[in-house]
Amino acid sequence: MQFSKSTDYALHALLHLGHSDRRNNVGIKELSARLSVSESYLSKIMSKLRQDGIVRAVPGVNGGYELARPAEQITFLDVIQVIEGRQQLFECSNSNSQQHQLLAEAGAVPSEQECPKKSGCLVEKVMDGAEQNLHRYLREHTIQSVLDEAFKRCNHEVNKK
Amino acid sequence: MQFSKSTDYALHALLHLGHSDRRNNVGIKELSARLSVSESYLSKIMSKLRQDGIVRAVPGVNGGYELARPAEQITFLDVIQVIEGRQQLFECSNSNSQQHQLLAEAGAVPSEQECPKKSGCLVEKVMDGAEQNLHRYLREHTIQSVLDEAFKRCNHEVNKK
DNA sequence: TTTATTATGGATATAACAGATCCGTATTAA
DNA sequence: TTAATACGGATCTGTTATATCCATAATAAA
Repeated sequence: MQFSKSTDYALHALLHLGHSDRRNNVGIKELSARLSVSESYLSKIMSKLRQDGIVRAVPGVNGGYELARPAEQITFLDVIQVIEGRQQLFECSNSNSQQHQLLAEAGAVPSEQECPKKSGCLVEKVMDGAEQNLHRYLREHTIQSVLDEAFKRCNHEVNKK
Repeated sequence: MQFSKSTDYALHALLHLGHSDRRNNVGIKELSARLSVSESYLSKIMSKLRQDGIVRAVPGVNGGYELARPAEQITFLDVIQVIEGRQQLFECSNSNSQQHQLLAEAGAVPSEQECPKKSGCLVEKVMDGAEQNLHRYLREHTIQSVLDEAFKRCNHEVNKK
């Protein structure tokens, strides 16, 4: 289980846009050169980001891309969900099958009545917790927060000299 | 980005083993019927779990599988890492390329000196944080903790009647 | 010792997906 | 009008998840 390269490209492209937001409209040529990725492939990714309202695009001469909203309002979760999709991290393939009657027999309940196992798979419940946890973290990190971190590190380096 | 079905099967199989640990050696036949998966496919998964010391296997008549250690010592993380592998959640495909000199030019540092961007990709750093977060959570949940939860829920149900 | 049972591992098949490229079209600025 | 640029469809390739089949080894019971 891994994030795709596309997510990598998307995040780095957005960082570049966030960094050079003074002069608008960074072209696919510049972006792809910066990331060492082909223009055609990166443009697919940028299209997704545009369709989801993360960036704006302008065709034509001097066209290109810019962030559609402030960098502090673009979270890692936003980007990841656009690229990776929004399916949940884990889906029990088996929710209403015998497996989940695990407690209904074999002595789990000593009496003769069944345990109704209501409200779904407990494995899925744990995994959903993991997912919510992950999402909380990813919402706390934005394009801007990475840029800030980079500046901080850079200035620190400069000051040392 | 999603966990595979194999992880699903593995976790449910282990729950079944943990639940019926009184009589040892649950066979692949019983397991696969329980999970609605073919014997051949599930046996591959069980082999992985065995190679990693999660379960023990006995061939021959009345053979089968049992947990190799107490259910409270088998964490979700253990199982997931066996099945999904141990690659990190995110790898920057680009660590020593131009992208990471993002701050070294275009006015980020007004002076003429470069920012050395040392110690790797900041995107990766954020993602590594997410991964550690996730791992912490997955280590806190075990086969036993799910069984406990199931019993709790079941007893609660019984008491209501 | 023989036999039936059960796990193991190799080989293979298939479908889906990631990664990537090419090209024709539409849009815009100069 | 033209050149530059983004857009979207079609396609290709390699890898991986899912799954099955079969021959082999190990074990318990008869």
